[in-house]
Amino acid sequence: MEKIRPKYYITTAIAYTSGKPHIGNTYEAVLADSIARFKRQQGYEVFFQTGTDEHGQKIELKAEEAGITPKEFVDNVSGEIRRIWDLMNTSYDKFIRTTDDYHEKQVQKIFKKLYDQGDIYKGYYEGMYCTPCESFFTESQLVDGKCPDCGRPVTPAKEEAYFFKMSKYAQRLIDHINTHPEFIQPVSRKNEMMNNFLLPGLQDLCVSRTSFKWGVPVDFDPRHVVYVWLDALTNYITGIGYECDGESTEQFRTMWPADLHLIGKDIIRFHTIYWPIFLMALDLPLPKQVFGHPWLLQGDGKMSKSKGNVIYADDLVSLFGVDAVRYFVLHEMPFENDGVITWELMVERMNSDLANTLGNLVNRTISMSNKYFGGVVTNTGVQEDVDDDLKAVVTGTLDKVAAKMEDLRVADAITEIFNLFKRCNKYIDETMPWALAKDESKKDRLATVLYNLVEGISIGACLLESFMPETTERILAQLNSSRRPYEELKTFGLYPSGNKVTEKPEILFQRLDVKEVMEKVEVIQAAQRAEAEKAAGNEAEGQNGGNDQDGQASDGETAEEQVIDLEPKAEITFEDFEKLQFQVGEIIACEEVKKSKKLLCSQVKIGNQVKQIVSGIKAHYSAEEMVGKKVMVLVNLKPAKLAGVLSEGMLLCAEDADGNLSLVVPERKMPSGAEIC
RNA sequence: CGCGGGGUGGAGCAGUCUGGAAGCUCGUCGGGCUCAUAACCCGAAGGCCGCAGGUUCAAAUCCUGCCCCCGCAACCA
Repeated sequence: MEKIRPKYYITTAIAYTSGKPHIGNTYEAVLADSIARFKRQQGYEVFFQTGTDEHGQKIELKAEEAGITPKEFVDNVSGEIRRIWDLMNTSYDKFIRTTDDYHEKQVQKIFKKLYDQGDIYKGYYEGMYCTPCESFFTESQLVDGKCPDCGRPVTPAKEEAYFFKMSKYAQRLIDHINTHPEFIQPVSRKNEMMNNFLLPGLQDLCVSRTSFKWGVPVDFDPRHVVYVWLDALTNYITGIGYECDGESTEQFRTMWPADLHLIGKDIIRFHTIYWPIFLMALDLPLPKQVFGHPWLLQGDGKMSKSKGNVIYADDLVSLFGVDAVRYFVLHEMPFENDGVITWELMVERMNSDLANTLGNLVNRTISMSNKYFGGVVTNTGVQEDVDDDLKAVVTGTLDKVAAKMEDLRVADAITEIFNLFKRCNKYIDETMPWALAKDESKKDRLATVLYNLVEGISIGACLLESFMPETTERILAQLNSSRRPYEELKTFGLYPSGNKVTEKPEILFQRLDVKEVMEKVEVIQAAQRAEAEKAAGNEAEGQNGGNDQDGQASDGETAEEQVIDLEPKAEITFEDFEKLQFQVGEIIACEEVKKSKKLLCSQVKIGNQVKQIVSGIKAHYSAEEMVGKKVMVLVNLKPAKLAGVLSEGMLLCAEDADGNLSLVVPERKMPSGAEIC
């Protein structure tokens, strides 16, 4: 007599394997996990898919830099991502990789099918081509008929490519979005998509590339590889057994369409426009909902490995434990706006919510049970009016949580559960068990009070399961309680009377001292910096490591004058040195480079010639104060363009640990053009 | 004018779509309590809701202009 359980298919975006995911990427997996777990708890047959997106030019390049094959590269990174997902205790049912053979095969078939039915056609990518920049531009992008980047002449050029007829399905998609207001979440994103892309008219999408190899080859035209998005998006159907030209699996037939695609807000366009249109072309139903979640950003300035301030899940877990990290990312994320994470905020949440409110509640309850009744919890039924509100809060929480989850407001759902725990703490103050304990005649009342607490905590613990599964286990174990079916979480009094709680309550969350934590963070960051420097040393022969500067000096602890030690570079010969031509240059004019935040463009007189040199020093020198300075110039550096402006040399600067710059100038008066040797 | 997000008591945020007494968590201060992880409970202080105009009986909320911050892109020769 098994009732048929409704199905629920949820996916995350598959993570791009260009590098180790930071906490912001990890957040998405945890968020999806909490929703998947909650749906399971509600009785749904859940399928939760995540995975990695492994093709593309960027990966090809990264692999080349690392001196390994693209496959070796992605095997490595994909494994790392999976390890972190596992570390975070995400309960995915399937981890797909776009390099999986069944996936690649289906992508090829899908491409062929769409081509055969005329949705994909061969055409030309046409435009004005700037050879040095290797870029196409449209007529409207050109500046005075020349390359907007370097100002050199461009030539008309054509490149063969496949295109998808987006326009054919655009109206259907517009209708679908209008008749399904829940399709794009949060709703504010819906207008963005409509106004920016759909209503102005959809361009046909170029769905193949010939400029690199690392992708799924178009089987009937192997010079082309399938555009990464067509490849990546289809994972949602290939992962559950879609078969393009035959019988799809049973699983596909029951699970598709997906109930929820959980993605970052940056890729909403791909999921709410291109993906639905691909599906229409394949004659498949559209996913029910796409939720573009906000980002989790770091509070202390821009993330940068060379600064050592990138926050990774495994570092967080080693300091706080898995559930504390899950709690933080789930609870601190606003619904629409970006959230912030810093080590300090993490400690604060850990202490106030987890240690104080929850951990301490469990601890004091168990302690009292042991102290007054040897750990035996009995419902003697001596009720008082104060109990009613406690029970109402406890039994009412499930529906509140469910309502929040229905709207994907996970943070608010967690807040509801913690309100339950707060109510329990208040109940202790209202009933004052320690006072009851002094009066032998109140013993039965005392027993009931403790019973109510244990029961309330049990229910609260069960509600936490989707968000902090380990914590649920630990609390229930200490209370000698067990998981309950979903519906029973609305019923007060199911904790078995006469049960015995643990004798020694274990600390669930240890309060942490911010200073101590920050000391450990220092160590983590130092290791990260060292690694970044090592990596930088490997890839670029002459570059030094810590060159990431931006004005934000986060730690103000630089009272002492610091010295700076650099990783020593390889020894060079005098001949090597002689290759460098340094001269004194006089800056005769200087202006800011428009379109850039950091660049100044100087005309530098060196002897009788004038060179144009662009430097990233706007934050430290104004254009006016540059004029007239005599500076040290590396003259024979190969010219390059920066933000589209040609630069024919380099002004030499000294840089301190905070990225402050100082131009190097001759100590005595020297004529323009004087050699520095 | 490259794209996008944001400026609300000390910190982090909600409220802005659908104008109508400025709210939550943390911190601070005062009090209570002592079962507990210096935890818990109660109370208080603290905000011209970035600036300037406009619409309105009424603006954090709608309109216009400006300033500042952040992310992406570009790029730091």
